Amino acid sequence: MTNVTDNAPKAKVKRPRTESKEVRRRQLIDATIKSISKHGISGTTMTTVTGIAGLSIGLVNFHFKTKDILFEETLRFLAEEHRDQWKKSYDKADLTPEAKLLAIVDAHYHPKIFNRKKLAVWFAFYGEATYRAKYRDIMHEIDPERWDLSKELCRRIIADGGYEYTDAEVVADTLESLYDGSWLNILMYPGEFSRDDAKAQIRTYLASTFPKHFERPVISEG
Amino acid sequence: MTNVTDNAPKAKVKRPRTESKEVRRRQLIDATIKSISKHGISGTTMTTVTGIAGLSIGLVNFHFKTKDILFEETLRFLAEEHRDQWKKSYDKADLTPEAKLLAIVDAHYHPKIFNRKKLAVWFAFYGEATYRAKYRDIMHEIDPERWDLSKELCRRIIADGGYEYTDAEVVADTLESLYDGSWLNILMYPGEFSRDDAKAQIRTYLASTFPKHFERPVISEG
Amino acid sequence: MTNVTDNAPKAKVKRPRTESKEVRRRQLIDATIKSISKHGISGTTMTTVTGIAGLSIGLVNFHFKTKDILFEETLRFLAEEHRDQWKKSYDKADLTPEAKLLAIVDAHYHPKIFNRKKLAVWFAFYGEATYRAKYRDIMHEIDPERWDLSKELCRRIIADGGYEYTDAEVVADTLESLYDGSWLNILMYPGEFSRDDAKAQIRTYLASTFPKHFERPVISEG
Amino acid sequence: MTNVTDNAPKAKVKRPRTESKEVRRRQLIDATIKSISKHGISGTTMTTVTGIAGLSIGLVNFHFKTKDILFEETLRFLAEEHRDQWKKSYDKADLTPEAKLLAIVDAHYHPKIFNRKKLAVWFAFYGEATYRAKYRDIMHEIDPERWDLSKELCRRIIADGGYEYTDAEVVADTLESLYDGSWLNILMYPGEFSRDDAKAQIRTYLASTFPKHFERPVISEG
DNA sequence: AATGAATGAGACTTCATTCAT
DNA sequence: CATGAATGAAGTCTCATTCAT
Repeated sequence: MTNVTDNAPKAKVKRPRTESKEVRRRQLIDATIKSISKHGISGTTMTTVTGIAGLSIGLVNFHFKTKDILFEETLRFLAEEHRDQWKKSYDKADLTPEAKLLAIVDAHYHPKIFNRKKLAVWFAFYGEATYRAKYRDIMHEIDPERWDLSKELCRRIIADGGYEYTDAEVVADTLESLYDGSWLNILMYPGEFSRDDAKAQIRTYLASTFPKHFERPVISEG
Repeated sequence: MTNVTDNAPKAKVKRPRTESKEVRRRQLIDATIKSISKHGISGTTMTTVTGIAGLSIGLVNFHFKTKDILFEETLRFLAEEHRDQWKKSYDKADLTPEAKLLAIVDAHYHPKIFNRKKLAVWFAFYGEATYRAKYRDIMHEIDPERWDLSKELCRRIIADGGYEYTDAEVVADTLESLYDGSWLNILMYPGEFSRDDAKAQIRTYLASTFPKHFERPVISEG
Repeated sequence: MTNVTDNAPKAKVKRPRTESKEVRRRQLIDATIKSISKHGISGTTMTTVTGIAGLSIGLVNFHFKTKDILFEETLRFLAEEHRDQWKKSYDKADLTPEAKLLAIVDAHYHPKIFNRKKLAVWFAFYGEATYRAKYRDIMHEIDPERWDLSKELCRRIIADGGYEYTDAEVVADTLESLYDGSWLNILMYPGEFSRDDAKAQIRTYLASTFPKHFERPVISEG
Repeated sequence: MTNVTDNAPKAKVKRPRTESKEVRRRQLIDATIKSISKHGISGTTMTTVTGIAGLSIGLVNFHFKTKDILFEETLRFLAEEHRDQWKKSYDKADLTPEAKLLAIVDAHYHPKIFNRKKLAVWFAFYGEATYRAKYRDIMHEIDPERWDLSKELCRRIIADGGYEYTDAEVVADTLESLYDGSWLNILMYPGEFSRDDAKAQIRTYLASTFPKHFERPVISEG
């Protein structure tokens, strides 16, 4: 009789267990994001992470072999989330290059990507010399195309609008700088600089660069 | 005659000692910058710093009470260096607002300020949640005026050029974003993005925003 | 039958763990007592304590958050042990006030309480300015009644014996002084002053103060 | 001329310098007493001592070779001060043994000896295992006779009064215990137990032990 | 005599990782 | 799968002592 009872759960449990593997990993990555955003990388320990996740310390070693791997997987998660976001926006956008470009731009400011908690994590990794190489590797692996795609879209817009003195590469690079710079400003001066300010900033830049394709936004009085 | 000066022993003995105190502090701050740029904040220990400085561990606690204070003083040093740089450029510049603005812009890319070693330190502090508040405090204390000054210069350029649809605050904010974003790109992609690329980026932006005041730079083939 | 009991695994597994936690704490407190009695408070380090306990250094911080807390818990342990001792003696004693008082007196000289190792710890805490306040707090918390009880017993003995010129408070205070003073003498002059000398001292004092209630002890030739 | 000026002070200074040697030593010992009474032995560092004395760290190494020697000399100073005190009182007292004994007793409670600052230092040394041996050595060297003298005086009082059941050694030992015990109570419970309480305690003890020689003190209502 | 910057051993504490249960 | 006690390396900081001035 005991055998019957013992076997029943095992059979049942098997699926949930494998499923829970992903759930647990995700739970720990979420906790890592929360911890890094709150305590920084230096202040994030296995204890802060497992404390937030409500799990035991031993478990993190089971799902991620080491702390370094946990951090790496966290970075990878964010990178994948970002890529999924811009790809989805890109696919849904109209077929014009300007619509496609704007889809990529706006994906950077989607609330799922662009919130203080996650920005804090991105910049934590940027700031740590040891993680910068890892960051580049992961980006290269997960999202090698976004930058090239932006450049290509700019090229087509330039051709279409006859902006003869405008260099597609410079515009694409400037957009990248603006993403990161505005992210940083949001992170550093939360009350003073908002998501909408950032979006207006980019649109204003696009309007003055490609006046035939983008409209100058109306600046609300701060 | 030199003997006469040498015979004032008090002045001689006293100077070297106080001087050496400042020399030591500076030596330790330099070592801290080197260490953070190489190992990150997490990887920077009293041992890495004193190792680089060629001094004993105990000395840090003698000149700076704690590691936190050493870090704070390092940040303060960089902030002061930056402020001194743009102020000097600003004073030397022509009187036109566009010359003054360009002086401020270019100070951000001066080799003394804008090199991988120091950028690494700036972003290390940006990245650590615990230091962000400290960063704001120090900036507020040391360099409270630069941003406002930029805004004011933009305002005068706008008035002068009749750029009626252009908002001075947006331009000033965009410049800030571009500084930080281009800094980050230099830091992350050293071979691919150079100081000159960054300066061209900013100049291109200014030229398309204030076409009557700034010239579009000639982009060299990368 | 034992098997039946053994088959309740939860009870078995759970107990040992929590139990082991208490066992470890006690083990570390014992080692602290040994270390303080041998090396003093200044000479007691996490290394001496864990060395004596045969445990790793990190474990102290696991069971007691800091060294200060370890010391505080050690003091608390001694205070509780002393209280338990005199309460047990007091309860077992005859109902007469003189028997009760003698029970309290003798509890001070019980081998479990009154041995060089533990005396050394008491005096270590007395001697450190930083611990004196902590000592008072702990005593107030754990053993607030002994002194008052002694005073009350003296009062009843005085009333019973008609010792009209004798002040209960002075006697109780004198007893306290004699406990501590004799403790100190034992500690300082181990070969010359023994537990029996101390007990004889107190009994002689009681006999000359309350001659109708206490007998003068026979002094053996030292 | 410079020679004259230079030589004048030297000749003059010579005496003051040797004198100042003792002054400096005393200054440092006083500072040590203050520091130990305030911070305990663990909390007393060369810095706290020289800070209180208003002297430089290097100086303590000049006058006392090491910290241990400074502490030893501090203990020796207190022991000598105590001896000088009771000897002076003893010499000035009447010739009767009871007057002589009371002189020794009261010397223990002289304000110069018996104040919280100095008590704290005595007990600091009692408490530290490492200093107990040193304490015994110093006492043996400086003050070997007080205890024997007390015993002899008790013997003469006993003979004189015919206190046939009273043992001189027990009384002398009890007095020692009472000194130390009352000292400790003053140290631990400053507001509740005073110098006068301690003196009354001892006199009450002497009155009940030697009723023909000592008068019972009048206890004031606390 | 006197100063105080410099040294470095050693203290406390933290924390990633392991492993018995 | 999961727990959490245990380990010990490594970090920060303190402080007695030295020594050039």
